[in-house]
Formats: sequence, structure tokens, C-alpha cells
Amino acid sequence: MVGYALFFMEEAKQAVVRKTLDERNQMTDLERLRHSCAHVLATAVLRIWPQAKLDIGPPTKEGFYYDFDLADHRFCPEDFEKIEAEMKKITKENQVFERSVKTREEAEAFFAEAGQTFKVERLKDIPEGEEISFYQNGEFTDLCAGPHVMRTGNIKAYKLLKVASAYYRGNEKNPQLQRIYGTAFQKKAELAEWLEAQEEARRRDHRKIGKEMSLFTFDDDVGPGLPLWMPKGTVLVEELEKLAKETEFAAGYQRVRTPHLAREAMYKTSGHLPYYAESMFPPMEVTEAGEGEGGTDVKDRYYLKAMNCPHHHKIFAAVPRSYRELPMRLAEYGVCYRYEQSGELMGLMRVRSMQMNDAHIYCSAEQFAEEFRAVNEMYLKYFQIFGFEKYQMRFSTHDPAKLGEKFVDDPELWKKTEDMVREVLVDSGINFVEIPNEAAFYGPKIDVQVWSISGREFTIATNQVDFAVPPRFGLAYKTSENTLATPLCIHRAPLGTHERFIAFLIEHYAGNFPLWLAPEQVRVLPIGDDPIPFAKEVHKRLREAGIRAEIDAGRDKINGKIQNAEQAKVHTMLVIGNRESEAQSVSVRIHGKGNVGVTSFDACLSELEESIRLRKP
RNA sequence: GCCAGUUUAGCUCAGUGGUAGAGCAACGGUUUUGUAAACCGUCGGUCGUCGGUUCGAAUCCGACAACUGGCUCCA
Repeated sequence: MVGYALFFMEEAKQAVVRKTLDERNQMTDLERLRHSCAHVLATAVLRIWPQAKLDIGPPTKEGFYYDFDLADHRFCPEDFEKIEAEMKKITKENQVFERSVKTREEAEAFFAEAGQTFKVERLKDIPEGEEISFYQNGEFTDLCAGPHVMRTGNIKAYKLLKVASAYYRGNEKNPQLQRIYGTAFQKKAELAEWLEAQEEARRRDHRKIGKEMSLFTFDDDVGPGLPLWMPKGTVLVEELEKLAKETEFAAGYQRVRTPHLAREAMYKTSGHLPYYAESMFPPMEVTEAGEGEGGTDVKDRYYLKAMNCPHHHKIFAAVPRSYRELPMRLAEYGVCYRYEQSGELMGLMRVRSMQMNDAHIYCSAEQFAEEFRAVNEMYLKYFQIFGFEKYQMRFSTHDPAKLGEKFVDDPELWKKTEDMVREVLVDSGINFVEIPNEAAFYGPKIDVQVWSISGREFTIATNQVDFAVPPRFGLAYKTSENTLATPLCIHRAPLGTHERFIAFLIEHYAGNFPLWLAPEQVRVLPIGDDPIPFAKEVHKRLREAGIRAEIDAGRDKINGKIQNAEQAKVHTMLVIGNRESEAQSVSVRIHGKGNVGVTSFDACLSELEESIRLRKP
């Protein structure tokens, strides 16, 4: 019995692969600069704390870092000034980066003498026969494949950003090192621009906007990672569900509803227990009087569901199935619960209760490719509606060496399904990366990766093939030859979970939602008291048309009303003064665009309805 | 979970041992308004929780909780 990951939102672990020499030679100029800057950082730290032990200091997507071990000192932000001052001296000294080569024995002796134990260990990673190169600048010599800039003086625009901890070699069983993050650019203007962009990112953060717009909240008494959707956030949730239900209905899905929990027995069948018990909330025990602890015996255990598939499998299994019913597409916006580690929670992006845009498609092998293609097309349709541009399709396949261990032992089905998936991707002209050894236990999958405004990578949607679990649940259908066959199952969640998807949407739009999604679509703003009767009529007709409209009949001046509406990110403002009231017209102002002119209210209403119906961007 | 940091009014934040502050919001009044803030006033906090040190604690110490950053980029 093997546990398997059914968790849709599970982040894939990056394969840890040492860069080849070839890849190193392809380092960009910027990476070279940042890597050199990391060496300057290490040089400075060693000048101030000579006892520091060094690990590694690579360039990253946004800058660089260097890992240190200082037994008797904790870096604090105030140290940055001191370190940066020393770095400045080093760049002023304009030291040359000089490459040299040592034998393995020389290298080991060199680091052993310097007490650099991490470096001694890192030496062992270098394959026999590969050159062991060093770079020296001034008094600092580091094991390094390079390449570097010519001189420390070439490093002009840099900044230390934050101090964090990191496990040695990324393994939580290893000791933690202190990591200093920094960034560097060719030009000072570029650094300033990047810092400004970081500021902008902070302003777009879904946690900040969610609070400002009263979309969702967390409460200590409710519990960490358990979001409360406020009225305006609920609008977003329900609009997404409406979109999903319409789309899925048109694509031949049927809706089902299942409870939030299930007995222990089901999770034994599914294989979640005991392997995934830790990722689930602890069970609820049903007790009766007896001999056990506290005079009670445990009669049964119930678990909150971490995924919907077992429940859906049970619906498939409830009655005998015929090939004529396939493909059977069962959809549910199911609420799931996962006991995420406390340190991994992050706003709405990573939570402990989540509602999935889930569906399971049961089909025959012959139907598989078409079904999978249809699911992919659904993804692309959604992404077009939202105008997503920056995402990556990640195709995760198995590793034949791990069949029967990490992956279900059915080489033929692996090959067949992976070929089908690959073909669908290529046919649809979708850009994707193929990552071996990252498939689910039960089949290959496609994850859609996006990046939060703070730069963290998340899986926003997933499409998985499952040829292993249906047999566990004894799922079967009668074929046209009157034999029993096991269906394939496609798990898919193009809109991921409400929590993560909406977090991403908030950041994507910076809270400036398109009309169809906007929590407050229209605000009617009468100027003074005279036009209030007409403004109320306008408001009433908007509500009757199903438009989320409010009216601000308060006593602020029109500039104040506009200010309030703009700050609330109301999509459309209808300014109504005496002129409009007399002509049955409205002066239209769009959030972020300003005044777009006066039009008859009737024309305005049809335009609003049209925009909402078509879900215009 | 681990390391570090943070937690003061609904929100954004001042306040580093001597009895808690500002702006915005809310509420009340005055103002009757033309495309991003009219004016005046009022209310609002056992300073995350619990414990300790002290004549005295938002401030110092400890525990706990929540949040934030990092633990993914590999010489």
C-alpha cells in the first residue's frame, strides 16, 4: 500500500540539480555581476567576523545570497550598514577576480586549514575529473566555477535586502545557516527602478488590498489559515462559481454535492491513511461509554476531507455503470481542509480550508485524449477571460527507474498516457516544460504555475491523469462486449481553489476588477439634493437589472463622493446633476480612466449589461 | 515545523521606565455641491494574551498566540 498525493494544490519540489559547466558558461552578464557581488559580500563579512563559516553564494532570479554560519552572532538589519560600508571599500579597492586551479588534495587542505568545513563538504560534490577552480579577490579566495566580472570596481549598484535562515543543503534535518539576500544591477538607475517595483508589488499584495477593500479577513478565534469571506469577497467567489458552472454545464459536466468529512474507512481505501494523516486535520472521534481512556471507547473516526476524489469515486461506484455513460464528468466546488504547517500559511495563497473548482472525468482509454484536450481548452478559455499572460504549463512525467516505488508499476499505461498528454500539448501549441520524476503516484499531470506579486511560485490550476486509484475503489463499467473495465480518471481544477485563485486575481488586477467581477459595479453620485429623485430611479433600475449598484446620497461635495468611490475601486460612477436629471442622462466616469462623457441612461444600462454578459476585460 | 522579525484605535502609523497620540474612517452638526478629499465637533485603545522585574511597564525579562520574511535558485 502506497500513499499518493491527491492534493491538487501541492507545490512541486524543484529538482536539485547542480549546474553543468556548460550552463555556467551561459550565465548572463547580470548573473555574473550578482555572483561577483555575493563574493564581495562574503569578503566583507569575513573582514568583520573572521570566524564566519561560509557555504555558498549563488545568483538568483532577483539578486543573490550568501549563506553563513556565525555561532556567536545573529545578523540583524543594523549590521547591513556596517557590511555595506565594508563592501563599498572593497569595490573601491577595485580588486581583480583571479581564477586558479587546485588539485582535490590542495583544495581540501586549503579549506581544512581555514576551518571552512562546509566548503570541504561541497568539494565532494565536484565529480572526479572536473577541474576544481578558485577565484580570488583581494584577501578572499573561494571555491567557485565562476565566471566573474573583471574587478570588484565593476560592481556599482547593489543593496543588501534581508536576512533569513536556510537549512544547509535545503534539508530540514541539517543545521540552519544565516542567509543574507541582496541584489545588484549594472546601473544605479536600474537598482532604483527595481526597488520602486518592489514598492509597487507591496501595494498590490492581495493581503493589503483584501483588507483595504474588505474582501476577506482572518480571525484568531476562527483559526489560522481559515479565511472568512466578507460580502465583497463573496461576490468574487460567486461570480467565479457562476463562470465555472456555466462553462462546465456547456461542456457536459454534471454537478454533485458531497459532505466535508468521511469515515476513517474511506481514507484507508484511498490510501491516505496512514501516509497522509499528517496533512489532514486530526480525526474527530465518536465515542461511547467503555473501558478506554476517560471511561470511553472510540467507536469511529471521521476525517475532514483533504480532497474530493474519494467522495466522487463513491458516486461513480454507487450504481452499475455502462460504457454508454462515459465519459462521466462529475463536478463540485468542494470545500477541503488541509493541516498545512503553520509557517507555510500565506494570506489566501496558502490556507487550511479551501474550495476547489473540482471535477473528475471517468472515461475509457479511447476517450482519454479528447477529454484531456477539452480540459486544456477550458484552461485556455479561462486564462483568456482573465488576460493571464505570465504562466507556465508544467508537464510532470514519471521516472521509469522508480516504477513500483514512487510510481504505479504499469509502464505501458505510463507511456501511453504521457504520450497522449504530450501530443495534446504539442497539438494545441501550448508552451510547456516537461519535468521528469514529478508526476503524481497515479499518473502524469499538468500544473499551471504562476507567480504571486511577491515573487513566490504557486500552482494555480491542475490537470491530472489517474489510472491507479479507480482500481483501488473497484470502479468499473460494462463495455460494449459485456465485460467489465476500469475507467481512467482525470482530476482537473482549472480555477484551482477560490482562495488561491482570488488571491491571484486580486494581485493580477491590483483590485481594479473588470465590471463583471467588481464587487461594487456602479455607484450613483447625485450632485446636491435636486437630482436625488432621478438618481434613486437610476439606482433602482440598475438593481432591477441585476447590477451591483449603490447610491451615495450623502452630503459630501461631488469631488468628495468621487474620491470615496475611486478609493473603493468602484468600477463605474454615474454622476447626476440637474442637467442629467432633466435629460434622463448620466455622466459616466470609469475607475482609473476618469470622465468618459454624458449618455442617456438607457444606452448606459444596455452597455453595462452587455459588458457584464460578455465578461469583458 | 525550524530560524529571524513584527503585534499600540476599524485602517495607516508616532510614542524606549513616570498614568496613551496623530491622520483617515465612524458618528453629530453646519455647508447644497459639476468629475480624486467642504468646515467644525464627538466617539473610539485594560498598547496580542498570560506571567515576572520595578514605587511605577506600551516601553525591560519570560512563556504562549497570531502575522510577516526565509527555509525553491547549489562550487
